[in-house]
Amino acid sequence: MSDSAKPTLMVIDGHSLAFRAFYALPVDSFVNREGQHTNAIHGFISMLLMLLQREKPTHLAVAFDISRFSFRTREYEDYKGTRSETPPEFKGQIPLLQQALEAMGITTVTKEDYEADDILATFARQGSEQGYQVYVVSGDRDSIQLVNDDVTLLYPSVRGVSELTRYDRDKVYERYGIEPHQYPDIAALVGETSDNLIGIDKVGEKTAVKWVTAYGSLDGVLEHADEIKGVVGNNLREQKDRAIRNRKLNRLVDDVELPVGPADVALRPLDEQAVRDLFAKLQFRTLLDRVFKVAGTGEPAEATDTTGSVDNGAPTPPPVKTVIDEELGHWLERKGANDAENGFGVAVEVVDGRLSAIGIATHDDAVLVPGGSGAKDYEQLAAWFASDAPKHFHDAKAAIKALGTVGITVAGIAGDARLTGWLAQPGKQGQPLADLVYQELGEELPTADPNQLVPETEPVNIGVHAWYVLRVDTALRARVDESSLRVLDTIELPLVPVLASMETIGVGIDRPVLTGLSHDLGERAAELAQQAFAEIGHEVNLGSPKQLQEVLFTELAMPKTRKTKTGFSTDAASLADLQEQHPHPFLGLLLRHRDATKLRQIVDTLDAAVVDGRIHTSYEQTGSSTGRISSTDPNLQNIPVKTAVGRRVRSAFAVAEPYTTLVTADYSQIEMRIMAHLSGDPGLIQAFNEGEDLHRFVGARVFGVEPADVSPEMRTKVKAMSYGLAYGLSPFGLSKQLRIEQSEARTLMNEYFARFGAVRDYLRGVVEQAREDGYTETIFGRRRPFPDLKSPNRVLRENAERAALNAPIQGSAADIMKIAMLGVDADLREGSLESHLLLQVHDELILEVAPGEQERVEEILRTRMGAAAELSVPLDVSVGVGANWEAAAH
DNA sequence: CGCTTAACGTA
DNA sequence: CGTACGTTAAGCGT
Repeated sequence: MSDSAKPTLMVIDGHSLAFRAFYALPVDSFVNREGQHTNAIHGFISMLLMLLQREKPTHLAVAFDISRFSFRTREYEDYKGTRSETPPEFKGQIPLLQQALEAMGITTVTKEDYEADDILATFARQGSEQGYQVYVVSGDRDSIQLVNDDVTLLYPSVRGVSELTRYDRDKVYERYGIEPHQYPDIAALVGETSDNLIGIDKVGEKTAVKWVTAYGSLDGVLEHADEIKGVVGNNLREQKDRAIRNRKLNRLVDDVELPVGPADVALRPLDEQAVRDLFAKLQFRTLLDRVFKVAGTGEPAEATDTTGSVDNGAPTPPPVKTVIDEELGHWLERKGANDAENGFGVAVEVVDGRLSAIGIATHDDAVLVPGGSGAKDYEQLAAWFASDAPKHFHDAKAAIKALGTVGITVAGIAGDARLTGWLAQPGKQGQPLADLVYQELGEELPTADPNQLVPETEPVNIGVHAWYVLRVDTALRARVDESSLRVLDTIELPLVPVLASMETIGVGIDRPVLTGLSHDLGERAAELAQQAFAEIGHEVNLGSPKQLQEVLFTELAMPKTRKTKTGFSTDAASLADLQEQHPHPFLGLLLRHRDATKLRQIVDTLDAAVVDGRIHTSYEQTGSSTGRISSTDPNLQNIPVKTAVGRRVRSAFAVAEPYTTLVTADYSQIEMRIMAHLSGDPGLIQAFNEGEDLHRFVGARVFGVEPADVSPEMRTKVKAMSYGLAYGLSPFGLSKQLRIEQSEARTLMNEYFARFGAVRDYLRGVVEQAREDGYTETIFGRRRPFPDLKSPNRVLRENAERAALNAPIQGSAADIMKIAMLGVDADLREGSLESHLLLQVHDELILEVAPGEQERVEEILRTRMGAAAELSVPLDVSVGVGANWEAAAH
């Protein structure tokens, strides 16, 4: 390449890139001990190092805006007027970033009354004229106009700052179908929302490109405006002033008078002490090493290796050897003695549902075992997977299932980075490996993404991933607190194979039941729709809240309901309210139609998910912040149960040959029992120990009557309150739910707390403790952080308070159920029973029972579920048996 | 086609 | 102004 002799000038839009970094990285993970947020700084520097590495600039400058105001805001006062307030966490990061750049010997440039983009434009022109190869790095689309044969734009992709799209002339043409200098003409016609520049109505990118291509430029388009037909032509003639204004504003100024030019910004040696001091203050450990390695000498770093992986100061992945079974045996033997303590990283590659390769790594070595296209010899591999050799995964459940397809069973699950990451930060659910690598190691996980800066990368070797998995899980385990680690090792990791097996087995489905139900519901819905249309005299899409609002509030002039973002609510509660205030047959029909269509939708979704007569849901072990498991594809944890028709859906979940029955086992009132235990309230404990109907017992106390005299109304009220308590229910909420006066709700709550004072004390204490500690903890030590308890924002704070109140209760219940599942599964296996777990619905287990095993299974369930935790109240388990889920209910 | 919103199913 | 989830259709912008 002839360009290789040219010096390379890189100019970066500091503000826009820092802002991208801010949104790409978790705010809460980057806070130094002074409480200063640092995620934007970290992300920016990380990206900068990557750019230094990959593009090897000889000259580098970073431009910043001085303020929101520039000559453009004087020209048009609403310029960028749609920009919302800078997030408070972002504030203060820019000055620190500038200090960091200064310490690193990198020139920062600002200019009063101009934007950073104008500085970039000026540098680009000067650089181009003075014989530099120029890279412009900016998140502002207007920079596209700067591209020419000497100037390339690197534009952050939507996926984050680590991936940059390289716009040269060809790429601009490929993307927009125009020359770079024509871009502002397009933008002027279309408008730019982020700058609050409104374009011509009904003109999008396609139309604008067509016009500009036809007439050469915006001026050309305007000259020929009369020739353009249709509504858009009219719009153009009427609104051409907008386009003219936009064009004036989006023209970048390329002759700003600056104190420095390209020649003045050659890379300089960094100020080692200043970097150390500042990075210490920012608490950037891993970045420090990378900075010294990449920028330390002031020289561009060495050439990268041919695999496309990047040496950015981080450890380089070991070369990966491809081995077949026998060689693998030797390799494992060699590693076994040395690395049993540190463990192995394992990654599996699945293509089109088939196992295509397995990567295994130690901290300094890695191998790849090709997946079999035919029958392969997996002897050594299978023996190793079945052994106790400690293995670390990222998503072990997926690996176990994939390996299971070729007959390999997995033991020695010593870690799962996805789970470790979740226990460390339960609010971040199921983080991808790349995110964890970036977050914990400050490195980029090499991927084969075609949008990568280096285009023609080889597919990334799965052995490399295994190496990252081991490193990242090791780092995570070292960082996470002991309490969470114990939950991980004693509950979560052992649960992985149990869930894998439940998913693989799936639950049997009686399809004719579903088909019949779908048919009935379809007919019912159609009838109801017709009747509803007759009431209002025309057809309407009953599934469209927007169209319903038109009917209800305009045509039928009903009183307005609760506000939503887009208008007024038409949900079931609102419709019920309307029915009272303003009765109309349409309302009832609409509600019944909703019920029918909703149910049909559920039935059809289930039907579509049936494979060979069974549904295999996926359990998301990291799917909640409290410790619960969630279910997806399809969600089997929200199958209807409350209505009679709904329960017919449950009857489709049926036992299949050769099994004889389904058995369900559920905890009764587990959350209330946990509350009794945690609060130590004598009244509540007594209620459970006497084995009486809880709500009757509580109702008697609250209303001051004999248990026998508690009326159904009283019981309903007390029941609603008991359940609501654990959610942070307010008198307002209670009054709304029970449709009673707020004053009555208040009295009810006061009476309740007067009788069960320890409950109130406990709930208050939980929040207080969480505010002090920064987190809540379940009975088994599962933690959940609550930074918002200290937020000055009332809404945020009160939301956090309610969630904190609930977390130990819901979380402890989740722990107990998981422990019970482990016990049940272990007993079934140990007793060599054929019966197996199928489903878990938070406080309920559903199993499929093999012939002759009924009694033993029931015994195991009662024992293991009842003994999952030692509380100050008994854990009551009820068991039901039947041919299907509905029949097995109790 | 992808994203957001309203609505609604479960514990 | 009750916690924790997942899925759907509509509506909108691309």
